[in-house]
Order: sequence, then structure tokens, then C-alpha cells
Amino acid sequence: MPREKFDFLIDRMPTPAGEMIVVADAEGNLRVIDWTDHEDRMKLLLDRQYGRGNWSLTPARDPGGLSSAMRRYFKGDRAAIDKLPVKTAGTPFQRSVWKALRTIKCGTTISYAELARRIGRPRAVRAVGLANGQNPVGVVVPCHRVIGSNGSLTGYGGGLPRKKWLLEHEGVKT
Amino acid sequence: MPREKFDFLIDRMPTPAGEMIVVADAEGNLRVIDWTDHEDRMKLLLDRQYGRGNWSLTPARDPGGLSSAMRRYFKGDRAAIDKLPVKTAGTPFQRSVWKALRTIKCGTTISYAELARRIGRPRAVRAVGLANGQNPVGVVVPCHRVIGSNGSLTGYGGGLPRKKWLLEHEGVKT
DNA sequence: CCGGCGCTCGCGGTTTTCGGACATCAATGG
DNA sequence: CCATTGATGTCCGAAAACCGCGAGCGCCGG
Repeated sequence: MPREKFDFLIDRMPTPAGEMIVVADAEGNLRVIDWTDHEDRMKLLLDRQYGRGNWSLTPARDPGGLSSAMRRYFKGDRAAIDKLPVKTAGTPFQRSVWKALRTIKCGTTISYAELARRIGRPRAVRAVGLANGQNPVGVVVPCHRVIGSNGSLTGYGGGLPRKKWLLEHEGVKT
Repeated sequence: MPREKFDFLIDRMPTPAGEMIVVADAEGNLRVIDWTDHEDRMKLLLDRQYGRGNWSLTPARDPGGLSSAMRRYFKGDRAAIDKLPVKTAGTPFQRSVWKALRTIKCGTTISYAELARRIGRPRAVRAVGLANGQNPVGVVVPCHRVIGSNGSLTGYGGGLPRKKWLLEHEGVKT
């Protein structure tokens, strides 16, 4: 059921872990962030969240100052992403998962089971993993800080090597 | 996929054909209108169009002057509904049907097949009937002016007697 | 012969239903 | 210690059902 159209701003920027795509709305909220080499998956997510053909991306430079903030994060200012304004669509369940993600402190990790407990659905472990994978705002909403109960990295939409890179960048020893 | 919340204003008013419910948004656009004795169906429509739990109704008196306009219509000023601002959700197909409905002149009727032709989908006859039934803004968006090819009244969400009443009120001889 | 009635079927958009996939985890057994 | 297996919750996509119709056909009675 289409509502209204969404016109977003898109920027690209290099990082030590590969080029990233930054998508923001006119109000300066971060809407989507992903790796250039996963652009197809990103478009699929946009289709699902806003409706097929209901969104468009207009190139822009450093929209909302978000690209700059990301640059600072990758340069070493790891708190630069903590307060960034983020706005997402998604089902109530997904949003509650993503909200809980932002409370995981930099440099720490938790398990999918623990995350499920924190949102009050202790048995929705697998569903939490699924919602994690649908997170449109990687890095900033730190889905990479969730790992398996046995300490293994399990999965990551951008590829496991990047998950490892991010965690080490944040001071977690793997 | 819930987006944002919709808060509407609701009013009730008597008419010669039974009590009506008038729902408007803060800008004075008519969003929904229905008969009190079909309130359940109306809520179902709201759920479908705006998402379950994504809308709320706050009582108000004559929001946007819409109730007054309706009163004038029922009193005999049949042109009172012609220019009222109407806003709806719905799929592209439904919206095209509803848009075409407003071009049917008061006092005349057309068939579902003719309506289908007018929106450029001559064979989507049944789909047009379905969209007609989902029209959230009865009377003002005059779905009652569409009848079967053989002249029978076929159907009406508010009950066939009301369809008959409205048509006669508009000067159609049945 | 003609008109009217009722049945059947095709039609097309939307809604609902259903099956399976999945970034898990704990409990087993080798 | 590793591999296997069930229990589990959510969501997506395909498929089926649903209908505010209409045309075509056969049947029947004037």
C-alpha cells in the first residue's frame, strides 16, 4: 500500500574497510548505510522498507554532515557515531531490535540470546538474528557487536572479514 | 511496514438516511466518511489503509466545516459535495478509480464496465467493483453512481436501500 | 421467433494464507 | 571438541481465494 514518495540523498566515501554508501533524508537523518560492493542488497532492502519504486536517491556531498562523522569514526574517533540521528522503517519487532543494538557499548559484544532477552523476547533468538541481518544502517547501528554464544562471529551482511575488522577497530580482541 | 502515526478528527451527524461519521485530518481534508451502523467495516478500512494501530480518532465538532457541507448536501444543495477536499491512501489502481468517480455528474449513473473503460483498463471490470467497495469516502466520492450494466443496483457498502435513497435524492429515477 | 432469466466462466487487483528460510542455541553423541 | 538435531519466532514471496461484473449460452414461456 504505497503512501508517499521518499527522496533521499546519497554520498559515497572511502574507508579502510572499503567504500561505503551513505544515504540520508532531507532532515539530515541517516537512513541507510552500506558497502559499495553490496549495493544490490541495499536496493533490495530499500524496496522492502519503502516499497518498490517509492524511493529515489539523489547524489549529494556530505549530506547532514554524516559522511564527515563516518570519516571521524574510521579515523579513530569511535564515539563519533554514538549520537548520529538515525531514522528507519521496519516492523515493530525489527525496530525494537535495532534500538537495543545502539545500547551496546563500543568495544563490547553480546550474544544473540542476550539481545533477545534484552528486548523481552528471550526465545526469539533466531528472529533476532534475522532482524539483525535486515539492519539498514550498518556500523552506526552496531549489528556487528552481536556474535554467537560460543564466541564465533557467525554472520555479517557485509562479509565476516569486515565484522572482524570493525570489532578490532573498536578494541575487541578476537 | 508502519511509517508514522495518523491522528484524525471524528464527528457524527444525523442525516435522512441514518447517522454518518465524518473523519478529517488536521488540514481539513476529508479522509473517511461512513454510516454509523457500519462502524466496524470503517475501522477495518482504516486498518488496511493506514496500518493496524497506526491511526487514532479524536472527537471534534464540524472539523474543516465538512459536517456543515454534508448537512447542506442532504438538505438539497447537491453541489455542496463537489469541491470538498478529499485525501485518501490506497493503491495506485484504487486511487485512479476513486478519482474517476468524482467526474460522474450528479443525477447520472454509469456502469462498472464504463468506469473501467474510463480509467483505461477496459477489462478490469471486476477489480473496479472491488475498488469501488473499498472507497473510504462514500457519498462525496460517489461510488453510489455506479450500477450494473443491466441497470440493477448490484451492491453498496452501506446497504442497497441507501444507494437507492441517494440516487433518488440526486434526481435519478430508478 | 423473441425476450428474459439464470447459470457458468473468464476477468484483474487485492488480501489472505501458507511454506520455508534464517547472521541461533542447548542438548546430545561420537 | 566438533557435528548433529530439534525447538523456535519472524518475515518474505508465491499461490490461492475473494469479489459491489459482464458476456455468452441454453432453456423456457409467450
